[in-house]
Amino acid sequence: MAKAHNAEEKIIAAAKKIFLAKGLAGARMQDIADEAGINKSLLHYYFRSKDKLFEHIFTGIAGAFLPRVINMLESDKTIFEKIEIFCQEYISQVIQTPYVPIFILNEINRQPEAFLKKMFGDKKPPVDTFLKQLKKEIKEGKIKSINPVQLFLNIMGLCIFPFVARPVIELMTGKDKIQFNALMEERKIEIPKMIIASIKK
Amino acid sequence: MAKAHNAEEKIIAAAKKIFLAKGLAGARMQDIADEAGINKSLLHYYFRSKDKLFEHIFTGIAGAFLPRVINMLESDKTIFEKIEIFCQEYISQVIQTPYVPIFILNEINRQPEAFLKKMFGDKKPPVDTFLKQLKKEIKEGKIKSINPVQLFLNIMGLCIFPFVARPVIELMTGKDKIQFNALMEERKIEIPKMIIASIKK
DNA sequence: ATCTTTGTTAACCAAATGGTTAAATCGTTT
DNA sequence: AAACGATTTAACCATTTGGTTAACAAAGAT
Repeated sequence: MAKAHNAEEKIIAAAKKIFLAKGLAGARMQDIADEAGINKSLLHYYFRSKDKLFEHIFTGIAGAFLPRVINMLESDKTIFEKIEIFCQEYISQVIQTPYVPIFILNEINRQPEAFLKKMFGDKKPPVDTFLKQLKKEIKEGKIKSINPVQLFLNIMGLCIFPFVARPVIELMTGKDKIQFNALMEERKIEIPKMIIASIKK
Repeated sequence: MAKAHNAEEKIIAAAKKIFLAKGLAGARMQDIADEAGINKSLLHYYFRSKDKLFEHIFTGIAGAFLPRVINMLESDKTIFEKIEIFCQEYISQVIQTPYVPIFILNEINRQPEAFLKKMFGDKKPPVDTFLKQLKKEIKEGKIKSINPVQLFLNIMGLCIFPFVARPVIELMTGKDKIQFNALMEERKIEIPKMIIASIKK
């Protein structure tokens, strides 16, 4: 968020803003150049094409999310702790970058395979530790038998959805940005509670 | 889904398909004409511009969802029944039109005010009955005190999210369309269970 | 049969758009 | 200060794109 000074940084900041707001197809190279306050040719000087520029921006945005999540999943915390920390970390992050989720979801829908390759290379996402942990606790009777995919969908859905629906939520409830964020702060606590209650035995 | 015969129907079916797949900015009038097997000029003959055509398609898609939801909310069922029925109806619907949610969410993010106007005209969405019902049951001590907005976000998030993330879910879990739908069938039961458990006293 | 309205198409157009080129400017090295 | 590489810009280009026009065909109406 620091102000950009050299051209490349200015371009990246501008492209991020425009791509997040309008998506790949909706963004115009001229918009990005204007936003950056530089000549359109300079875009092509630093990044050869619109696709390359988008690629760069996307990688930056998507890459910022992953490491924290993965570290968390692979840590030696309990399942319950992991769920709590995940929701808190994730929502904290997204409050500061509320346009990111819909941006990512669009890319997921546009090019699912390419998306996965960009995110994880060729290896599977590193959820093995978490899955084993789940199975173990189920066997030990600590938590209910649950399909991990369903659990994953529940956590992600509860965390992400409000942000992709945010504009109407704000309009429908008459709540402004600050109040919306307060709602999300509540959710940092309530979502883990709800999830854990649903799997605890 | 019935095969279109006259030109207008063919156009609408084609436009629906292309807009759902590529969004407003990503769709090309030529794509739609090709998909419909007609000349591009005919698009402009029946619908004057791309925006008008999109508007028409969007209204059709969004409008198909609302009435069922509203009828349900305003019915004389109990809160618990309403939640159960809503999730079942909604997921059943979306299984058959899996691209609709991301399509709608994009429009929400593109033009929030216009979206609301299209959906509800100038009046507020008719959730009064449901809200009163909620307050009453809270007062009577039947359910926990809960912010209705949070409840709404929980229900919608759990129902909708899997569909907007569907492509990666299918890839990551190696599940095909059929298996994905089976997962969603499970959710018709599990989501209401979870929601109700979270508010029941 | 012919006139008229409606539906359909090919050809065309202007603006927008991603991208290129060549000249100019700036900073650094010699 | 001359030379050189890196950066920046204005002008340009080719293609794409939404949209128009005018001719043409189909189908009723008289």
